[in-house]
Amino acid sequence: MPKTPQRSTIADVARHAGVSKATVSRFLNHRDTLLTPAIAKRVEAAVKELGYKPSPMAQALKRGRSRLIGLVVADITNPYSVAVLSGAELACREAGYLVMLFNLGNESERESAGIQALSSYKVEGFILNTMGHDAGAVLETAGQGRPVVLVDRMHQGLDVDFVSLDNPHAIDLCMNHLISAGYRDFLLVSEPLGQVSSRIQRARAYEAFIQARGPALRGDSFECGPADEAALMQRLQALRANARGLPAVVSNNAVVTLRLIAAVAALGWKLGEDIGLIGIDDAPWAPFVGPGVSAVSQPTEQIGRLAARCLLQRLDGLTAPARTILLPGTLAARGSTRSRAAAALAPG
Amino acid sequence: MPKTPQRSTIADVARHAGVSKATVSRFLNHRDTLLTPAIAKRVEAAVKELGYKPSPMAQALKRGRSRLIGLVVADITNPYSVAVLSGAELACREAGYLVMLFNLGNESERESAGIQALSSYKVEGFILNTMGHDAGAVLETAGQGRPVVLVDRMHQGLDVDFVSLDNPHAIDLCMNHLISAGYRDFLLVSEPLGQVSSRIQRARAYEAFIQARGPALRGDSFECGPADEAALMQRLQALRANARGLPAVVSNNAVVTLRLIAAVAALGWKLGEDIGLIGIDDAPWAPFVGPGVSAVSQPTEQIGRLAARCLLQRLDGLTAPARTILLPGTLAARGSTRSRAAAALAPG
DNA sequence: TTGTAGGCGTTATCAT
DNA sequence: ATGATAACGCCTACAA
Repeated sequence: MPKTPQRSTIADVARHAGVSKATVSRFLNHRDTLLTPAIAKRVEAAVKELGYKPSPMAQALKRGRSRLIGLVVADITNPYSVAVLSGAELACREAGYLVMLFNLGNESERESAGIQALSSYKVEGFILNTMGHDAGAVLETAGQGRPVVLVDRMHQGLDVDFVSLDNPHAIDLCMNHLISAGYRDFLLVSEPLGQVSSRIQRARAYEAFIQARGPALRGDSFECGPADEAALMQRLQALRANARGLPAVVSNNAVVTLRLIAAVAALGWKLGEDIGLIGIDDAPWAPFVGPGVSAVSQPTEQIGRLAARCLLQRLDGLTAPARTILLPGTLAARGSTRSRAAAALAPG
Repeated sequence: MPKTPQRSTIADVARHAGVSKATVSRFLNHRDTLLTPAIAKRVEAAVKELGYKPSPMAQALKRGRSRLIGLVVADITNPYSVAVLSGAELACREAGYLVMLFNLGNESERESAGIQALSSYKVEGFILNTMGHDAGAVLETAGQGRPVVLVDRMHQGLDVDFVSLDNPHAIDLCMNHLISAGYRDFLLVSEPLGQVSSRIQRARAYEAFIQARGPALRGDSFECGPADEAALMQRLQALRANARGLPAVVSNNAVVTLRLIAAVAALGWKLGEDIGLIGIDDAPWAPFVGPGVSAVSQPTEQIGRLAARCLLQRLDGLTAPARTILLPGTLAARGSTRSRAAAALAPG
């Protein structure tokens, strides 16, 4: 049984090299400070020989900074969160930071707990994709004035960097596509809007679009929770019954898209034939469900990378006013919105 | 602009309560040690008033333990990893631990870096779902004798707790189902086996099954990397050309299943009609792709929970010999393996 | 029962 | 250019 090989400390290195701890520390941190070459060599050798690695915790304690970035995601189960996470993680890693993850599991009450936990580990900044429960208040107290960047979800009264899909543009992409495919009757299905800014923005953009086109378009909306399958099916039936041609459903995100796909299947309908469907959030399986599910795809990794980059800039001392970075989505038109609506309507 | 409200320290509390730091510390950690009620009250009040929260980093530095669990996942992009992660995270949280995540992004070289990074933050234990590059060696050195539990992937010479799907059973589930649906010609498609024990085990179980049934069955295998679409399509065509009826493909995991679905689509084939398909790993979209994709579903959250539980027991001092926990998968038979093979073969 | 003091592993401020 | 030394926030002998 190998004795637990105690990690060597800076003191060990100092002893081994016959210098003081301070010298070792300087060699490590302030390479610029000129050390006598001979000493430098000795220290370097000792470091290598002992396999010395500084203790991040001790450094954090001393410096008040930890080389840690705190990332709070609303729901790690949502592929969107994961994609953002991996983008952010990569960017942080490249800059020498480690990401500490806190998953809310969609429980907004845990939001402040998450921020506080992360904060207590002295994370140097926060990337937040949260529920909007009370992040603002908590950050005032626990944030310690550390930089914050919001992803996908904005919070009122929190004047910080914000990175997100350009939601109105994404909705326009959906709607213009649907209209040019001949659809005239719509239903927007969202998860319960709550305080979630992205959901709200999409709903607003949708309503604005419908309004702007006058009575030629009919647009309704529905908030669909995880247990609302029955209600959802009823809404879909009503939509189809009252439509003047083939109606289309617009889905607020991938989770809802899947619910819609299930509902349509349960009704025995076929996508693109009995109903149109397009969603925000593309997914790797989308091309293969039915005739292919149309979607507006988000540049998720890029969102994550940019969020991290914003944060890193702040950590580098950038003091510019809060920035808002909106990234365009891209349309992937597939069979679920093929131009049958036009045919069905085919006027004289 | 609110002054950054410095977190209050134990010294602040002591001063506020008019006692020594030691007393505060005792009040916090050793509630059993009898304190004069009057003093206890004063300390309690001070703690509350100042909103004092101990600094986990300082505690970790002093105690050598951090209330942190290190979790290394091979690829956070794989839903399997996420599911395990969320199960483990929940169990850890309930026990008062925070999970620190390290994502390898499928780069096995980063495995040791991950373990070391986590270790330097003094995580109290490791949950590893890694590539099998050199985790063993690294743990000897960096693991500091802290408990480890392996998930899904075993490592030679690492005698620790192991939680996983029962792979042979899962393969038997697949194969028996296929056979009773009339299939006789098979292809197993895996990601490159490498050192990954689960992939290897599944491949072995598959081969064993084929062998055991004698020449009535024909079974081939193929290792398919991310860029092997063309080769994959060729293999599928060869499979179909040489088969005596409808052949079936068995997919090693969800990632491969998606690749197979794409290949089948590119060939213009229909699942369950031109080829059978069943995969290990179920997915929420599986019922809606083509006629539904058959799968053996893993109890992923449970795997994560159990892994965490094993670890927590070890942290509680359990010294039992290394355990192996194998969980059964469950078959979800769908259209992609419907019993057409039998019909096609229909002998006299 | 409570306080004093030392140290966990670093870094930074002084001297030297 | 280098070396003592004092923190960082906390815990724990040991002393009182």
